[in-house]
Amino acid sequence: MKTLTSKLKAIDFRPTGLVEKLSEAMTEAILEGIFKEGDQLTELDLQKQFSISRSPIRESFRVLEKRGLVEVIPRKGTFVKRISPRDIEEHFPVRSVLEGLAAKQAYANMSPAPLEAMERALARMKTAAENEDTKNYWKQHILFHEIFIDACGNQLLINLLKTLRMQIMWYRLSYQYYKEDFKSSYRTHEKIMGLFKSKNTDPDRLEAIVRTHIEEAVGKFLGYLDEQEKLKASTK
Amino acid sequence: MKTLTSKLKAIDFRPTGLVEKLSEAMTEAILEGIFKEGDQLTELDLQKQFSISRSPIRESFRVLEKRGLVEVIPRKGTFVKRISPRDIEEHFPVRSVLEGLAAKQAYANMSPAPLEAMERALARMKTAAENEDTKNYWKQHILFHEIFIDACGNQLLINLLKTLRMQIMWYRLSYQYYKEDFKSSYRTHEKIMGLFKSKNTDPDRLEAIVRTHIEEAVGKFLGYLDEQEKLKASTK
DNA sequence: CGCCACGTGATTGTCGACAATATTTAATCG
DNA sequence: CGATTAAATATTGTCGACAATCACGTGGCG
Repeated sequence: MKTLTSKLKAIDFRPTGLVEKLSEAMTEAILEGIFKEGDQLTELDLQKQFSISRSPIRESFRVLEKRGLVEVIPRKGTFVKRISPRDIEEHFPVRSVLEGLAAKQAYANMSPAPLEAMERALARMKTAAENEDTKNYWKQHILFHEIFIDACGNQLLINLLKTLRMQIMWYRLSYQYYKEDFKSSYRTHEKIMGLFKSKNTDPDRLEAIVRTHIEEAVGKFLGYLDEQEKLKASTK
Repeated sequence: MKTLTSKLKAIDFRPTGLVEKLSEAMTEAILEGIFKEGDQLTELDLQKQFSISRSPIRESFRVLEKRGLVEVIPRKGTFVKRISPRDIEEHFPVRSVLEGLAAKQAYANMSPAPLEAMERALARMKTAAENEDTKNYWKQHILFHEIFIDACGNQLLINLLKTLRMQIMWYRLSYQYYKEDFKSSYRTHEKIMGLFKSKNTDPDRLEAIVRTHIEEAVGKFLGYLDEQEKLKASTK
C-alpha cells in the first residue's frame, strides 16, 4: 500500500467533516490505483498518514463500502475490493438495463441543454476517433453517457448508475488505453444521438439500442482482462 | 421514538460484533415501524437503551445508510428515511427492469428446485386469494418473486434487488392490509409460472411480462399512499 | 517430517472523555 | 410585541486508551 503524501498535503484536516474529506481522498486513491485491489487498509497506517484518530477512519470505511470500493470484513479488516471476471459478467447486464431505462426516461423529459451537451461530446468523440486518441475518446464516451443519465431525472437511477459506473471505472485505470473499435462505437453513438434528437422516436427502441450497446461491451472488457492477465503472467 | 426494550432483552450484547447485532436490531425496528419515518436516531438514546458506547452505534448508522433505511446528515444527525410519492415513482421503474432481468437470467439457468418452490408459493397464493387473506397473499407474493430472483445467480442483481425490495417493504408495514386485486394479480403470476415451466419460452417475453407487472404496481401503491394520507388528515 | 498447541505481535473492537457544532431557550433592544 | 442576540442545552465529532481477536511463527510431539 503506497502512501498518500501528495493528497494529504492538499487537504485541510481541521477536525470537522473528517469522514467526508477522508472518504473523498480514499475514493480517489482507489480510483487512481494508489490503493491496489486486495490491499488491506489498516487503521493504524491511515492514522499515521493523516494524523487523525481511528473513529473517522472506521466510518470512512463504511462509506467506501457503500460505494462498493472496499469490503469490510468484521474482525478481519477492510480490503480494496477485487474485481473478478465474474463480477464483470454480473455488472454489464445490470448496468445495461439501467442505462437503457435512463435513456428512455431521459428522452421522455429531454430539454435542449443536455441535448446540445451530448452533441458536443459526440463531436469530440469523432475528433478523438479520427486521431486515434484512445484516452480522450474514452473520456468523451463516458461523458456522453453521463449526460443523458443525469437528464433522466430519476435520482435513484442516477445514484445507482453513478455507483456502478464508478466501480468499473476504477478498474479501467489501465483500461483507458485499451483499443476500442472506434468506428463501430462511434456509429452506435451517432445513431443514439439521432434517436434522442428526433421528435418521433420510439422510446422502447432507444432503450433497446442503449441496452444492447452496453451488453456487447462485456465481451470486449473480458477479452481485455484476459490479455492483461497473460501479460502479467509472461513478464513474471 | 419508541424504545426497544423487547428487542434489547433478546439480544446478547457482549462486546463483539456489536455493529452487526445492532444493525440487525435497528433494521427490524425500522421495518416493523418501531422507529418511524423522520425520527432522529440520537446516539445518546441508543446508548442508554443498549448500554453500549457510541462508536458501534455510529458505525451501525452507516450500515443502515447503505441499506437505504436512514439518512446520515453530517453534523445534524441520523434520520429514518422518509418515503415520498416521488421516491415511489422512481423506485418502481428501476425495480421493474431489474426484476425483469432477474427473471430472464433465472429462466436461463433454471433448475427443478426453485421451480417447485415457486409452484408451491403460487399454490398458497391461490388459496390465500380464495380466502381473501390479504396478509398471507402478500407474503406468498413476495416469496414467489424472491425465489426466482435468488435463482438468477447474479449476485450483484440479487443484492440490489434485496436492498430495493427491503426499502419498499418497510413502508409496506401498514401496506400488508391494502386490498390487492387478487384475481388479476394471481392470473399474472400464473402466466409467469407457465413461462418459467415451459421449455421453449422466449426469455425476452418473460422479462417483459415481469417488468410490466411491476411497473403497473406503482399506480396501486401511489393510490394506497394517497388514501393513507387522507385518512391521517381526517383523523386529526 | 508434518501437525497441533501456544505465545507474541499486529489489528480490529469498544469505551469514556472532551471538543465542536447545532438547537433551543432566554434576554435584550427597538 | 417582534426581532435579534446571547446564553444554555442537546447532539454530533474526534480523540486516546484499553480489550478482544486474529495472524503468524515457534516449539513440542507423534
